[in-house]
This record gives sequence, structure tokens and C-alpha cells, in this order.
Amino acid sequence: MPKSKKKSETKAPVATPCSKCPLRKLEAFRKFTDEELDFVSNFKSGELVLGAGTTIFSEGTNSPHLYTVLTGWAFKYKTLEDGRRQVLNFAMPGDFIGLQASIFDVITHSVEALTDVVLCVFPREKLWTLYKKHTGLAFDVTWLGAHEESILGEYLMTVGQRRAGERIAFVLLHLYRRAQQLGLARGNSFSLPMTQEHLADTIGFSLVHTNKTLKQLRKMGAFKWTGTALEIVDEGKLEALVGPVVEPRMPRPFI
Amino acid sequence: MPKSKKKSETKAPVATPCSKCPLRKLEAFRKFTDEELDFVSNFKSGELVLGAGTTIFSEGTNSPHLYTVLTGWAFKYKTLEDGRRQVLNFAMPGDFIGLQASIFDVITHSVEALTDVVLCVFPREKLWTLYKKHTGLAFDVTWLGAHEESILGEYLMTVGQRRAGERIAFVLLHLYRRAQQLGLARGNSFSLPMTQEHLADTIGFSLVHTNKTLKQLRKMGAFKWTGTALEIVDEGKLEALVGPVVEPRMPRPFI
DNA sequence: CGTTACCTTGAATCTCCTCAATACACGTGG
DNA sequence: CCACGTGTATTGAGGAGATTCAAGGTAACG
Repeated sequence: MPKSKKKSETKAPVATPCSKCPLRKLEAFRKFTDEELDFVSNFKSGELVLGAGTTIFSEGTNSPHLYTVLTGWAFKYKTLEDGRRQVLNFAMPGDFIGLQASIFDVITHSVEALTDVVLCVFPREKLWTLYKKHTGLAFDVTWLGAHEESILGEYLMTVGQRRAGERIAFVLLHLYRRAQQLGLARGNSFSLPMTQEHLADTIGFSLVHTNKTLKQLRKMGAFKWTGTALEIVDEGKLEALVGPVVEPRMPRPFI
Repeated sequence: MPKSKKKSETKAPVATPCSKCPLRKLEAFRKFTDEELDFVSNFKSGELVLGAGTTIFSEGTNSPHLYTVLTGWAFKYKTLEDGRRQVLNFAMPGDFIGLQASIFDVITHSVEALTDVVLCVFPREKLWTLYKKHTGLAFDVTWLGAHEESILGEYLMTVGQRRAGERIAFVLLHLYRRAQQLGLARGNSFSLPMTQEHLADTIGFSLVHTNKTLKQLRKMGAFKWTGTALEIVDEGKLEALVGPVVEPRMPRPFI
């Protein structure tokens, strides 16, 4: 197996084979056929291990690789010239990173590792073969892209229309649900590896105002956020702030 | 035999054949192979003509059809229970409508015709054949989905981080560029068939504040917006307000 | 000619922002 | 071991920016 990757890749002598991928067991993902599993195992060219804070993609650049998150969290964001930053979404295990770069020849947002992460690496040039020979997987790629779009739509609605408390409730609830699906929650707690500044840049408020709104929500007993752990104390209260959300009816694919 | 087609799908007596689609001539779109053109002509099952104000899709529902816009404008939006509305994007000729419904079995936003529109109708069940037999077109579908995602990202950044004048400048400039690509602009003017309320719901401000900000921009000579026509008087001023924007490097596909 | 939809403007109020200062945890070097 | 810097969280105060309420104007239309 040739090894010709750069950046701060550590040698992973024992890359997880796709057949034994821990994500595969989760209910949230669809089952692969043997053929698909075979192809994907072959598609995967290695693993990339990066430390928290590392920039994975930079807006306006390109990359010969496509990634999925195996473990850890990352976040996608855009910045304006004067430094204002908008967080678009958080990437958790099973999520694609850099699909745009493969399709547009340029990526329109940056991506940074929020925790230490392990990424599965897929060479961009084989994406065509995937489309050519594995229609089901091609559909999956489209599914994932469309899903990203629908999440961005939810965030856009949130930032454009909801008030401070509702925005925070939406984001925390959304991340909680995702953590649950991935088996990352213990009871009603999960590890939330972000700062209040990340949250502020997600919901479009200043850090100070985010902090004060968090205080209000804490006081009304909605959640506890101590250190890196978030405990959802009163899920109903958060749901009431957010309102109903439409979710896809088809199972999540996974490459 | 009356030619009046309303709300319901009609067997259009003279549907535009894809080979003679006026959009095909535009530089902004990639060229099809004869084979692809053949398939798409066959994929298209008819045309749907709808009046301005008609709801094309309703959030949370489903549809056996997939549409592209042939002529006219539509807009995608989401609403909260109390009526607050967020416009996500505007659909212009060449844009998909309802791809999500085909992929998720449910659509996560509503779509309404902004002007009278003509839509090309594609039966959802043939999408699989497209993926199976026309890899290039399958890639195109993914391209369009990913492009929607990147536009939503720009809007999210706009609503989350830019101030009032910048938000308006961004949206107007974005629509102007799109109109230019589609050959809908005459000089630096184009038909902008929306109200200030649509704009307000796009940028996340109240109607009143949107109106007052528009006045400022008009006063500084950036544009004129009279009736349904928008004239970009000083493009540089708008660009300065918005800053640089990353665009895809691959040509836009078209189904 | 009255209704309706849209645009415009002023005034009062509230949300959110910026500035500024403090507090705490952590890691580093002296 | 402590002193110090750094990153993060917290809180208060004053002001800019956005909202709501209210009223009036204009153009289109049946």
C-alpha cells in the first residue's frame, strides 16, 4: 500500500477497514451490499489524523482528496475580509468534508478541526468510477449533498428569523440529536467541544449577547453546559422554543 | 380548443423540445452530448404552467415530480408556526425545484411562483435510470445540489454577519449576476419581480428597516428600483459593500 | 370609485453591540 | 513552587441599530 500523503498525517499502520467501521453498526445509516462495501474499502486510500484547531480546507482552494469524518468534530465556516466569521455547520462522524472541492474544483467554505479528528481519505479521481459503477453510492453522495443543503436551510431560517433564545435552543438541540444518532450521548449528556464564541458565530450574535442569553436559558433550567459536557435538562423547553422541524424520510447513507 | 393551462399539469400541445430549449444556447451551461440530449428529452414528461403566487411545493409534503424552471421566477422559503418567513433562495430558469422531494421522500421547504412560470416536468421514478445510465447527468444533479448548498452558505453568511446595507447589496448583486448569465439583463437593468417584503424576508430584517436601508442605498446612487425594474447604477459601490465571493470553476450543468 | 397591495415615513421602544473590566483555569518558564 | 501569559467565561454600562406601531400616499384593478 503506497503512502504518499502530506500535511501532518501520522502513519496509521492499522487503518480501520470499512468492513469493521464502527459507524456501520449504527441504525442511523443504511446497510451496504457486499459489492458496495468492497468498492468503498478500495476507494478509501487511508486515514488522516489531525489535531484540534488544524485547518482542513481553506475557502477558495482545492484538494485532490475527499474526506469523511471517522472520529471527532470539525466545523465549516466562511469569513469576511474584516474577520467576521459565520459557522455554517458542524461535521461529525459520517459526514463528508470537501465534496464541493471535488465537484466545483474549488471549495466555497473553510473547514477546521474542532477536536482531534480521524478522517477517511478518498481520492477525488475515483469519484467518477463510483458514479459509473455504483449507482447506489452515487445516489448516496447526492443524498448527503442535499442533506447538507437542508441543514443549511434550517440554519438560515434560524439566523434570519428566530430570536436569541430560539437560536441557541435550535443549535443545541440539533447537535444533541446528532450526537444521539451517532451513539455519542450518555443519557441526556454529550460532549460539546466548542466555545461560546463558536456558538456565537453560528447563530449570528456577538459573544457577549450569546453569553447573556445562555445565562437566561440556564436559569430557566433548559440545560447545563459545564466544561465540555452539555446536559439537556428539559428537552421539552428547548423543543417549545424551536418548534417542529422536517426531517428526511430516507435513511442516511454512508460512504 | 382553449390553450388555458392552470394549476394542474397539462399535456402541453407544444412543449418545448429539449433540443430547442432556449437555455441550451447560453454560455453559462455546459454542452450536452447527443445521447444525453436524447435521454433528457425523453425524461421530460411535459410542461407545467402556473400563475404568479401559486404554491409549487409545500414544506413537509412529497411529490412524484421533479421540476426545472424554464421561464419565470420562483422562490424557496420556510415558515415558523407564528408566520415568520425566511426566503432561502430564488429559482430562475435552469434551476431545479423539488430535488429534495425526490431524494428524501419529503421536501424541507416550500416553493412559490413569483411570476407566471413554465416548469419542465420530470417523473421522479426515472431519476434512477438517469443515475444508472448517464453518469454525466448524475454528476450534474449532484453539481446542482452542491451549488444550491454553496448559495445557501453565502446567504447564511450574509444574514448572520453582514449589516443591513451589505445584505441588500449582496442579494441584489447576486440576482443581477444571475440575470446576466441567463441573458435576462438589458444593459445594467433587469426585471426584479419581487416586493420589498420578499427582500426583507430574504435578508432577515423587518419590512420597515429594509425600506429605510433601501432608501440610503438609493441616495448614495447604488441603484434605482422602480416598479419591477432594477437598474444597477454603480456596481462598484455594491461590490465594495459585499466583498469578494468564491464561485465554482466548473461550468453549470443543465437538465 | 372603492378596494387592495405595496411603498414610505415618523416616533417610541427594545434588542443587540461595543467597550471595558473582572474572574478563572491552564500551561509555561523562571 | 510561584509568576505570568493565554484563552475562555462573565458582567455592567452606554449607544447604535432594528422592531413595532401608526399613518399616509400611490398605483393597479374590477
